[in-house]
Amino acid sequence: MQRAATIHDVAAAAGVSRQTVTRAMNAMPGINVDTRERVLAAARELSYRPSRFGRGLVKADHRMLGLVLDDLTNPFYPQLASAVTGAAGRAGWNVVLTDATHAVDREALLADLSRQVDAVIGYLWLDPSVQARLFAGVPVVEIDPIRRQPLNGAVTFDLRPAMRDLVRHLTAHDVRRPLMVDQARPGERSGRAKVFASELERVGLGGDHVSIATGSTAGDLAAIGAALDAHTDADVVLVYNDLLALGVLGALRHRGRRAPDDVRVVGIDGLSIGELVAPRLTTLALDMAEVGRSATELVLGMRAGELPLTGAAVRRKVRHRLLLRDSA
Amino acid sequence: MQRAATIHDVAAAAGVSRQTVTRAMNAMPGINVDTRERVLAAARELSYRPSRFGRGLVKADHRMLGLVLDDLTNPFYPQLASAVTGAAGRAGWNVVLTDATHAVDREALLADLSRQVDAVIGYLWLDPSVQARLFAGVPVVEIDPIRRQPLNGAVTFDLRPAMRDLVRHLTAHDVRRPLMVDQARPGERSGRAKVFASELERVGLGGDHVSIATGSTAGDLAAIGAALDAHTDADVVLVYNDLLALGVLGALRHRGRRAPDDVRVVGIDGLSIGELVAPRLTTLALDMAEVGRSATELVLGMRAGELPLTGAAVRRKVRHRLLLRDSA
DNA sequence: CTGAAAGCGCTTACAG
DNA sequence: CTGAAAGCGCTTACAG
Repeated sequence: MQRAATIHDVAAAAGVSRQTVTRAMNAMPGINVDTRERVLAAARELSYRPSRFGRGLVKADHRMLGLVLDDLTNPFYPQLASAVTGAAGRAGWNVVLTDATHAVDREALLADLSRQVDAVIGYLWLDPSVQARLFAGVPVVEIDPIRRQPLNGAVTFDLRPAMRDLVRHLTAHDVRRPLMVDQARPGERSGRAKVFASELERVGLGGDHVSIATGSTAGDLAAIGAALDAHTDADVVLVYNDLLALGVLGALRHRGRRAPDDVRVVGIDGLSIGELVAPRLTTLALDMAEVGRSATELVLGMRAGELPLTGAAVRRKVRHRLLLRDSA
Repeated sequence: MQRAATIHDVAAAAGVSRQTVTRAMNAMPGINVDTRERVLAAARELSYRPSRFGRGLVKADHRMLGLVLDDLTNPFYPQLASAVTGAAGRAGWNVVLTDATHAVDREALLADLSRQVDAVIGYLWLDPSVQARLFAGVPVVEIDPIRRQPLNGAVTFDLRPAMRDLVRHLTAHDVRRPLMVDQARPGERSGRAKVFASELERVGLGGDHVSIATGSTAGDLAAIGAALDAHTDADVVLVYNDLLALGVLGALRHRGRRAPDDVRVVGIDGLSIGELVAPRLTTLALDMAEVGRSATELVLGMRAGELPLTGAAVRRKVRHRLLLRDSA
């Protein structure tokens, strides 16, 4: 690759000083029209683009946001990405997208990211000590963090009110045998499953629980089928997320059972795709635009020095809400 | 926001020269262990992070890739994003994601992007003259470009072989009345619709055509319903993309008609979500991993000077293929 | 309207 | 093992 033209080359080609090149390139006032044209022509001729490094060194406002997501093939994350890039873009920020799912060395990947950006939003899933080391001095807003006391900023989700509404809705329709199709490590339960269980218990209901070890779509589908076959008495299935819930709807249909008549099906997330299928998916929905907006506001406020980098002032809570469509 | 610590601050705090700070921060050899520890401690204390601008000015290998997509809420684009970030990440590149859908000033957005990155992949949809101006000297690979002679690099899609396979499959099953549910400007037909029509014609079949003006999901669904009601005699529906095809499946089900028995349904794209629904969606599928890999290889080769920035050497073609699942 | 000087924060040779 | 000098490509005052 041949050396890229610098301001010096353009200045020489146009027979002016570098300062004048700056004036022309940045459309600054106080420059002769002819001179400007001559400079711009030279720049065009040389395919000159000002180095972002030279400029960045001397300009103060850097606006590169790192967004760390987990799996772009689950539409949940793109919806978040869309919300964040939208909110960030309106503030003049660019977004570096990092899908950390398949990273061989997640820590190295995020360390590299932390050097490239001025603020970070996303799913970090790091040990606190590692996080502190990698992102020292960097505004960070975690989405749905694992730990109760997040190290930095955080947008947390509050599933309980919507879950309570759901259980109320279900009991009003005489549901007796709930099944949770979960996604968790063997022997464990997700936070979502726990909230469901506790809300069921509150109204005197029990319920079954199976966990899908997500690896491949085919594997998930097989596991979903097995779970449904093992629990044919379930009258409602709450699924860990909307994507798997679509799989449950498909598996039921494949078995000649219909939602909501034979069994009710409820997802979690609120993906817009749930609107497209039939029956339309009832779900505990998150307003992703709100999540993206909140996270962006927080992290930009932290970056601007208007908010601290840590503590209660940089936490926001977003509630799921029960979105009754057709499947339950 | 308080001024961030620089190499100078760390040097002063540790009582060494800036050069020694560089050695410690970059784990370079030839530095006393105690000195290094002292420097790193000072850096930690000051939350020092080396400026990417200072470093970028003096280091040669810049690896920031701009990815321009159109609408992250259609899973097609995230699948592409996932493929590109994966391929780029393996080469040590970071990806700046730009969702240009809702940009007030698309040209300004892309002009800004072109200053932030070292190479560009994506859906530009610019006039050639504008593209030439904005991306002069920047390696660019367009995905599925509109014009036949793309200005720079390009990964084009070839739908025809898969379409021919589809029509063969359909005629083998005695299909007589095809309907294309298209997405195009009023009075026009998409390239996809044209290929379908010409392949139908080749076997002596005609077909109906309706266009969905996509604006909102609700509007699309209403339009799809109206289209199906107006063409109840159709025995196969080819849909512009998988996302809308899911809507067609839902609308059919809503009307008590079943795929593939009552009417066959075929999408285009090959989204993995088509695997989850029932019936699983038959589609003309694109190998997105291949698309992402090809585009990334091209653009990095261009950047490295191994490939020209324009011409036939920087074009790749990716073929759709008929993916027979359950809906047709 | 134009240019010479200084400096942004780093790293790369080069001395010691 | 450590530091003084030079320079990367820009922009910001400041002179003229």
